Amino acid sequence: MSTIGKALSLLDTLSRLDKEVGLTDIARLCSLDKATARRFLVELEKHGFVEQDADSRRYRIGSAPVRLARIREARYPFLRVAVPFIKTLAESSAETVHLSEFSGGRLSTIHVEDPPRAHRIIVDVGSILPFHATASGLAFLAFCPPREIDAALQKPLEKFTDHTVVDPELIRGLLEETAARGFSISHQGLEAGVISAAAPVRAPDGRPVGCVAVAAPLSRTTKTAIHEFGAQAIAAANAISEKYYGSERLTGTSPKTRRRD
Amino acid sequence: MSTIGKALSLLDTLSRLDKEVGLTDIARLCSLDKATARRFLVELEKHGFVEQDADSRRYRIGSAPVRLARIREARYPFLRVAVPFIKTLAESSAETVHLSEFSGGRLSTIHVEDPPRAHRIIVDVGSILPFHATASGLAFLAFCPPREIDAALQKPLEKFTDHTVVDPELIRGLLEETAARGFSISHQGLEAGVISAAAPVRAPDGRPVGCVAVAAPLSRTTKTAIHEFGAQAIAAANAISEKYYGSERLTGTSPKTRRRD
DNA sequence: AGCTGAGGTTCAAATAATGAACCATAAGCG
DNA sequence: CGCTTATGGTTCATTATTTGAACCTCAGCT
Repeated sequence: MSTIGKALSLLDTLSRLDKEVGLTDIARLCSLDKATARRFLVELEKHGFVEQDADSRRYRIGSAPVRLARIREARYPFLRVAVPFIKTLAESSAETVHLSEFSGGRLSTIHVEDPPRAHRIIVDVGSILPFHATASGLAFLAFCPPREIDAALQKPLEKFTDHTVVDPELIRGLLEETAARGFSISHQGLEAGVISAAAPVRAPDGRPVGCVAVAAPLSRTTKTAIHEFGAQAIAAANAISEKYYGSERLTGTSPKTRRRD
Repeated sequence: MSTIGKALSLLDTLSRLDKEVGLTDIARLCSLDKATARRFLVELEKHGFVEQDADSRRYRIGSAPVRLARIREARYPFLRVAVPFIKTLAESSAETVHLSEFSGGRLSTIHVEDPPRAHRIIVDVGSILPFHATASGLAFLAFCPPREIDAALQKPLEKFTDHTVVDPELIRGLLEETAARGFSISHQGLEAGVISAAAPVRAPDGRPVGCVAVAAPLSRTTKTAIHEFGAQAIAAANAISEKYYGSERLTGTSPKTRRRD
């Protein structure tokens, strides 16, 4: 792997910890030599991507990404475009609606709207959504090129609940269903007692960039209701995509869909 | 320079352009070979730091920084902490108040509060504040270690208006004044007709991390008023620092102020 | 004192980055 | 149409950077 890749992986690892860590720890977590980790950290620090606490000497994410994110968001205000649709859906469905974005090989939650009622599903912003065990993950994968599906299913698949599907062939079945009807359903895949439906937000080239998902308590959710949520998620996802990518057509399969292969 | 540094500089360069650019352009702007620039871009793209438009093949900032920024902000919500103080100051001073943050070697505007009156100074979020020509820049530099002041003053100093001070020795004088009274004044340094006062927000180790600045039309601002703004900026900056860094002491010069030297 | 584990540094050896030259494609033009 | 000149993208021998075992230093602990 390139040096740049390793340094960015270190940054990624650092970002996934919930506390600041010391040099030795971060080196171990990244399987890097201490000296190497240190050089990376120094270099990343020079550019503001990490910060070292002056007292504890531990490292944390720096402020450079904040600046970059502001610029990116100023030009591509994905959240600002998407949030109103998520809000509307949370109101009309009266369930928790969350939006995820694919970044750095993972699908992570970038916004959550809680419905105006007490008994609801809690989803945290920033949480990572496993591809095989969440509605969002399935919805995302189902619209990916086959090669990426294969790659995702070759990795070890964690069994989060008794209901988590971990057999790659069964998952392929779910993905086909999802592709056919346009939305996915996760029946207690990540947490017991929770059912979700999700639809992908797709870029003009057809590639998914994230997902809209409705999560509801299993106890009060009928089969009809979850299908209705799925249909609403598709509508919201398409609306976001259309608004975000402007007048560019969502042309199913455009001549320039793929870059190389 | 290390490979990582070069790649991050490329990212920085890309972030400073107001439009997407092609491979040849970005290579030229970074003084890199085309092949090298391409490898960097591919590597950065793998990790979501840049994106390539599928049609135009041009590159732009990706979504990874957005994710990192969310994490950083979730743990260190600098803006959320600072904004209320900026708002209060904008109301009490009845002038535009802006907050800047040091990142990647530059001071950039991260928040602006407009006062509730028609005739006011406009400052854009995201704008870069030159060290020698703005109140924020001077306030920041004045509390930096001497080595960084030297470094900043060795670079070419652009003359933005007839009043911009570009003589390094005169600037050193301004910095001493600033350090002595705790806030800086910029008299039409960046734009004609504008006077500003700024104070640094400092980390517990004493290093400035950003600045609070009040910007007013020169025409209605007396010497007394600008000094009053300066004093209020100091108060706001210190309040932000105290709230952001928690109970840690702002100990003037702690034993561990510097990392090496 | 002596031990342990932290952060941080060194320098010969190993490896990855480099860039001139290359190809492919598209647009402009006589 | 063929030529020119852009663009994005790729190759591979050369070269410079990265690497990591061993090292140092400091703080806390026995």
